[in-house]
Amino acid sequence: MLKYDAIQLEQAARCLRVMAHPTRLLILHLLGESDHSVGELEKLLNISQSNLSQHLSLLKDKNLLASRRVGNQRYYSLKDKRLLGLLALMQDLFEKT
Amino acid sequence: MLKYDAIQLEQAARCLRVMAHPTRLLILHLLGESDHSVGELEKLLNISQSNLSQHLSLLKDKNLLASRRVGNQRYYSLKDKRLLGLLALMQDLFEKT
DNA sequence: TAGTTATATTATAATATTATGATATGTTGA
DNA sequence: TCAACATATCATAATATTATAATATAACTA
Repeated sequence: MLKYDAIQLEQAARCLRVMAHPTRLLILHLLGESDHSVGELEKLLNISQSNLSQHLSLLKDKNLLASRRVGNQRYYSLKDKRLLGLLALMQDLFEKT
Repeated sequence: MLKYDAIQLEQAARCLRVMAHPTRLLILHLLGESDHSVGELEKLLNISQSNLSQHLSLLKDKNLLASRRVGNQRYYSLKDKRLLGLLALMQDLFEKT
């Protein structure tokens, strides 16, 4: 009856929910510029290591981030650069909301 | 120190959080096709009137929707059609997440 | 191997979001 | 004015999200 698929809507909603946090948005923006290790992000964001790690794993779970180990550290990056288009459009749309 | 503005990030996050619900995403998609009254949406979505009204007012609060009264009914519409671009990009990005 | 650094996980209290049911408001038409 | 309809608001219980503190894991270095 309806041409929209409930499963897809829920999937999209879950992804959005994960993006819908100021810290996580900032993480995405920062990783849009260049990859960063957890420690680097910790300094840039000024939040606790534990909290950062949780934010990162939420983003990773939704496949928005990739990560690679480099020695002692773990570097995160955007999984799909098209996300930058989404972020830009959002900034545009939501700036004076 | 950081080139991103915390206020703007929070604003964007709040808007996203409001979009980040399957019912509200569907409302946005439906209103992207044509304006609808609350009653029409209620039938399309098959949720309670009260719940629908709350979803609508969340979207309206974030300025994503406009509404007009027509006699007995209230019609809702997308405030800014550029939102459709956002929805399309999201579908694209999040489909197999 | 022991100590140190980097990151992840777990438990939890505080807070926010959701859907429901009940009630209120506003509009139309008799 | 009254009844019926359309929509909004309110209170609330259930659930989800958040940040913190404590602990665990994993990789390097001496």
